[in-house]
Amino acid sequence: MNEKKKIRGVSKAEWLQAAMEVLSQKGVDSLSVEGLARDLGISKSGFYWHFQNRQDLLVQLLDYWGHELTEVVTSNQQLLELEPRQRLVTTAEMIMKYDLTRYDSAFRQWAKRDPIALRAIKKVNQLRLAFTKKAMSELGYTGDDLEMRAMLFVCYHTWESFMFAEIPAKRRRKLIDRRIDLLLSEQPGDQIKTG
Amino acid sequence: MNEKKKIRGVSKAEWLQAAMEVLSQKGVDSLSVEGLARDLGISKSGFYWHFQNRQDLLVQLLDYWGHELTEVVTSNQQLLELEPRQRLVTTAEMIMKYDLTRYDSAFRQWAKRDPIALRAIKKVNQLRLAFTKKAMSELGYTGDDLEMRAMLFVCYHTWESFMFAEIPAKRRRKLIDRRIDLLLSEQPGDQIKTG
DNA sequence: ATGCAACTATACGGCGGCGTCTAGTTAAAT
DNA sequence: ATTTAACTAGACGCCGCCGTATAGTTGCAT
Repeated sequence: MNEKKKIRGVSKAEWLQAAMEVLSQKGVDSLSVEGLARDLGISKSGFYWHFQNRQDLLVQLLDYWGHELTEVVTSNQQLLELEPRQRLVTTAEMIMKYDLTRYDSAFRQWAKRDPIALRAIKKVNQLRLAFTKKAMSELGYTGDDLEMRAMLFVCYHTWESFMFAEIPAKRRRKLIDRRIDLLLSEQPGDQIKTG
Repeated sequence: MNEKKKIRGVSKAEWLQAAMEVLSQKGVDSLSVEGLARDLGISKSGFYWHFQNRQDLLVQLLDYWGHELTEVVTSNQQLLELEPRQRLVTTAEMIMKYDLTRYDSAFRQWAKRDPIALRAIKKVNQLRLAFTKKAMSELGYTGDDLEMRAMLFVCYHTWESFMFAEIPAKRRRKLIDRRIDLLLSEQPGDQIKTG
């Protein structure tokens, strides 16, 4: 409540916070140390007290992203206890509600040029795919069919808000159930769905 | 007026070509006039003979993208004559074969900060969605169901190669048919599919 | 042969970001 | 009361990029 506590300086967390904001709104290349300092209304000298350099900041944000915005879902115990179908619906709702993919575009762009970012991206992809495949395999999907459905789910939900930003969240939320129904529908031919 | 007389030096087309290469590999912010000149092995002075400035170049690339890589599909007469299902399969194959989405990531990133790019993106989205919805509506899909399926198709195919670059094209190609089957399957509940 | 279109190199001024350095300030811990 | 941790301002030199300016070069058309 009372923020007189902050008599002294800008903390590391505040630099990270400001950086995340820029990252989600403008992308990596718009993220400059001096720009951040301007946003915070101070000089940049403090930055180098907290971080070795710009890259160091980015790596820390990357860690935060992989951990707080991905594992928080894929390792969420409550979520894992839900029925597979409801689990995927709830995941889709959470992604939307908490805007969990807001850094994806920036980090994936960065990964085009930086192997560190690339490794993190691959890990996140892997976590999301594994999470999705687990739910779907519990419903009986296997092999290529499982793979295809999981890729469709993960890819779509990673990019939806970036891709269709002009479509109101309300409208998009309305389509979630229908989409999961489709993604969990049986194939005409050979698929066996237990349940 | 006549621009086909490329006897000597680096033509406008070569600048555009080099720029497209950088754009698809590294993104907008890595695209510099001096960098391009270095790649071409000449000084940058010729650039300003062909283009007013860097922005001018980007806008021309944007035009090229919307026209050559999107309308070439969405307005392709041969494609439109195919059966709706085959049309979508062929579209997916073309996107993969010609890597038609290789600039998407760069331009969409750029659109975060530039209204000119944003307008172009919206138009491209619109073209792709309309194309997809047309095919799907010919199969009898309507309303929210149509919308949801088209969004899924367009979003997935826009980002697949960027998202799953580590998965070999061969493997991804194998899943196309299966995916279209799913996207064109009936819903358990209320959907009527003609044909 | 001469002019022009289509380029080319080189040089310059300005900007903005990076990372370093010096020299403070202040709250809390001892 | 002194020290220390956690900052802060401001200046510096170094880059890389932008766009402009100046002064060529060369092949084709007349």
